[in-house]
Amino acid sequence: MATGILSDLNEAQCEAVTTAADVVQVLAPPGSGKTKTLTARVAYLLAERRLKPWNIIVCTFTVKAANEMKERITKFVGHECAKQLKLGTFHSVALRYLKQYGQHIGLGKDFGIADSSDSKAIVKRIIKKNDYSIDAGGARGRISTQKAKGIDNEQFSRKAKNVEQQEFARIYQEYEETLKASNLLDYDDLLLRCCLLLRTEPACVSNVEALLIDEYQDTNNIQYDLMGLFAQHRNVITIVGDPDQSIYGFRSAEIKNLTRMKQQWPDTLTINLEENYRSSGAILHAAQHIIEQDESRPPKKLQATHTYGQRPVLRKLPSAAAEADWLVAELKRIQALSGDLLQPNDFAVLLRSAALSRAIETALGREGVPYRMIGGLRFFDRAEVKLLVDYLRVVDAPGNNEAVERIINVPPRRVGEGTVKGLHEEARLKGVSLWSLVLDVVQGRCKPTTKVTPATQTGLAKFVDVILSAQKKLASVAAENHLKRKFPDEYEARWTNVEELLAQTIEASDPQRLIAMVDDGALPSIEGLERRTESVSENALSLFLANVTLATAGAEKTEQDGEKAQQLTISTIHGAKGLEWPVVFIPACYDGSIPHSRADDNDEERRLLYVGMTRAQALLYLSTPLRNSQREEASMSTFLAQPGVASFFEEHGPSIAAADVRALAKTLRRDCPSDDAIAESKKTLERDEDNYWPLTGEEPFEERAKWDHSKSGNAAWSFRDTRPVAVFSTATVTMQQQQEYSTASTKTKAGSVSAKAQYDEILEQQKLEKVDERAAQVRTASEDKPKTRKRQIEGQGTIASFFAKPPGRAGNQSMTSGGDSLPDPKIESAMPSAKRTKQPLQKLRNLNSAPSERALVRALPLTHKLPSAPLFRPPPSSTNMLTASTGDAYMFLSSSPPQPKEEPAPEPADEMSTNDDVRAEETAKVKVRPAVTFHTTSMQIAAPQRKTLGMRRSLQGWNARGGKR
DNA sequence: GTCTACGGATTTTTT
DNA sequence: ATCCGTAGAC
Repeated sequence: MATGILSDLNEAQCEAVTTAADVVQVLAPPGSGKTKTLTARVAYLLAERRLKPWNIIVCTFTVKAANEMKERITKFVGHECAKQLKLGTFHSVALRYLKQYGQHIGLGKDFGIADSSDSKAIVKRIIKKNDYSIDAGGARGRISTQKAKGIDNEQFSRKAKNVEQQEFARIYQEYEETLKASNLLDYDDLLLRCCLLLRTEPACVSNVEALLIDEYQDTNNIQYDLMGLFAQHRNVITIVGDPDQSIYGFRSAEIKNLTRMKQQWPDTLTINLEENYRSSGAILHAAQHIIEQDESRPPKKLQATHTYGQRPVLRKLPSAAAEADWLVAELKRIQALSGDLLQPNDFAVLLRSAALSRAIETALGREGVPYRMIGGLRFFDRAEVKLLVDYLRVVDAPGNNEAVERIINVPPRRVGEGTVKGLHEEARLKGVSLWSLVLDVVQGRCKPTTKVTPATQTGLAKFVDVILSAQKKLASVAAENHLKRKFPDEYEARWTNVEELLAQTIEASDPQRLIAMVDDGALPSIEGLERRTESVSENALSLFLANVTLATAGAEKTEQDGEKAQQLTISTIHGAKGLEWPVVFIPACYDGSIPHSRADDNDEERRLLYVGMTRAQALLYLSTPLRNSQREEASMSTFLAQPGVASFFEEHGPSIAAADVRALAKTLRRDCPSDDAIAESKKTLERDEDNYWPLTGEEPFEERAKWDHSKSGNAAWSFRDTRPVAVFSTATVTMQQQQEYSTASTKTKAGSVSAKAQYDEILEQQKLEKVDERAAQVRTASEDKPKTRKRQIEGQGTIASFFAKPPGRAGNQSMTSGGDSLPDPKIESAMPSAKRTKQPLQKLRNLNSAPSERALVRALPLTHKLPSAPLFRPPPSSTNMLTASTGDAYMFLSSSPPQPKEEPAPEPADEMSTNDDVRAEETAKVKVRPAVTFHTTSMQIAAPQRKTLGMRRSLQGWNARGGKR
């Protein structure tokens, strides 16, 4: 029943799914249903072509994408079938082959994987030891680049010309030697060795009937080779990609691989998807305009399917802190004006670099907006988890020098840097591992040339002791004690993570579970080809660790009852690829940030901005502070400062009327809240227009007045930066951490039953129905491209109609909130600057959708020290907490509580000051539960649930929100 | 003197 | 989370 698979697809998508062509390129711009098409094709190949799942390889680029792909395919064909697919990132698929067939290229089965911190540590040590002058990070990057090009250290050193290159060649060589000595493969090696394996032993992939690749534009040369090798027997390949979204050039991605593929397989069928199902016309127009600044880019069609909607916003703010304040204010304003149609889950803040999140996090923390950070820190990078994993690694394979080095002094054992470096060097010279040298020293078999003080000696002995006993017990008691001491405040939270990991480890050592795991990853046996048979119990830990290293899925916070907690997402733009949100903010759009000052390809930076912009469904905000975080002058990103760009944007956030909410609801395919509900939530707002900050990017009047009086420019700045930022930084960091520790817990119940039924149905129908897919017309859409370089995007109609739309927008500012380039002094003086200067602390609170009774109760026993604890009011007794009747109502404590207002748009002066007073009073009364506590609570709640981590999580975590349709 | 521990500022993007 | 500078312990 092709209908089940095809029912939801447009013509081009259908063709891509059903085509009989062997090699297919699907070029799919943002929001055109790329993933949907690819998953449907997989389902189609299974159902219609009767391919066996275990003979299909699906490669994605990120873990996240792999998870999502798997989830979606599962919906089509059921869990049983989906799990047999060879689906994963290039790296994880390569790993499977190496684990299984590595012996054919002389690879032992007990190799470990060097993650980026391992690699970095190795390079750094080499540089330090030899006193080289090359920057460690740069050298590591270069090694990776060379490897991605397939140039090994010998080839490189042969053609190394100048001194600098020779120096690098030696680093490269020594790096390789170190990896070998520790029996480690780095990320690039996984791919390289897999290529080698498949070349020397093509039989490994003789079963492969089809290969599908997502985000193809991100493949590098090695991955390209791997593609050919995976598919070498049948040459059935489907790739999906978009050159405009190529943002991994820094990792040696080659857009050229698209044309290269066409050359290698001349019969390649190219299908262009052209309809965008995600964004409003206005957003598409703007994004398209930006991407078309790249003259070298071939023009492309992109058709909007939604209404024109609200034009995106391009805003200037005086500073990063002001930008963050404005952003949060807009978030709250939009949420309220939409009658809570939009919830925190619907908002995302996308950043060029993770470091830019500081100011945003501070503001969110202050205003009590819950958030999660993705792309920045990953679960297995968190200190406590990493520590444990390193212990386990050492227990598992003490030859891993990097891991030994990291934990040897982790509960401080008076074994410092100097000693470790000395011992390591000594071990290297002797040709033994660091661990065995230490072992010899401790057990008196060898006297080190490195100076070891008595204290250090005992420290080493303790360490050896721990590992030896742990090797027997496979548990890490020392780590627990250390955590207790080092993080007394967050001990509980951290330990819960550790427990989770341990539980997972134990689970992993459970034979049944393990068999399932090995089974999952196992490749089908091929006649006449030897593959490693795993002694299950033997490999429990190492298998687990290999999976851990590659599994970097982010955790999604989950509420007690299984519903997703409402939280805003902060992500890097890179981390946001493939995702979408109703409302997207992209702050810090200034030169130096985007395009980044260290980037060497501005076109890629532009594409990055394009990717960010096209994540938005309904509302898009770009903004820039006029001063960056170092308070240097910053100017608008060149991409946005080009002539003509401004006409695609508003200068301030949209006024949202009831009609707009309805349009919004339609775009998002949601039910529209009633007018009453909208009116009600609107009352919570202090101001319903984006008119506090001047459009010019200057400080609001009130703030400027302050500077004028406080003379020196410096004092003026410190004024702004000391209060909320300094006061809150500790608190918000804690909050952030707490959030990061929250663990995703519930495993997807994704009705494997019904999905299975669905699969069966597909098979059933397929017998009944005789579909002749040959009839599907083969149409190369690429042929009909227009030759003009004009804008192709046609939102609702043409460019002309677009320009006709809101009259006079381009030139003159005559919008709702009128000429507020300079704020009306009357308004501003009534405007509470007090809002931020007075009682800032009361504002730190967690508004995470009104905590349930249970949540609060559970929060109580916890004893986390709050950095600013004394300043908080005692916990609530009878709460005035705006305990919004509507369970998930969002609270705006910084604005006035609902109160009767006659006018929808209140005349400022009087009413404002009244509100102000009331609010201040209210604020003082409101009993506040600090953010920290609740987040911890959610963590505690999460813990007892089913433990799901590592492998398991890696396969199905990240139920990427935004049910991209 | 040497080495370790701790506090304070700063950070491109990722397998 | 990483890098650097300083204070304190051997």
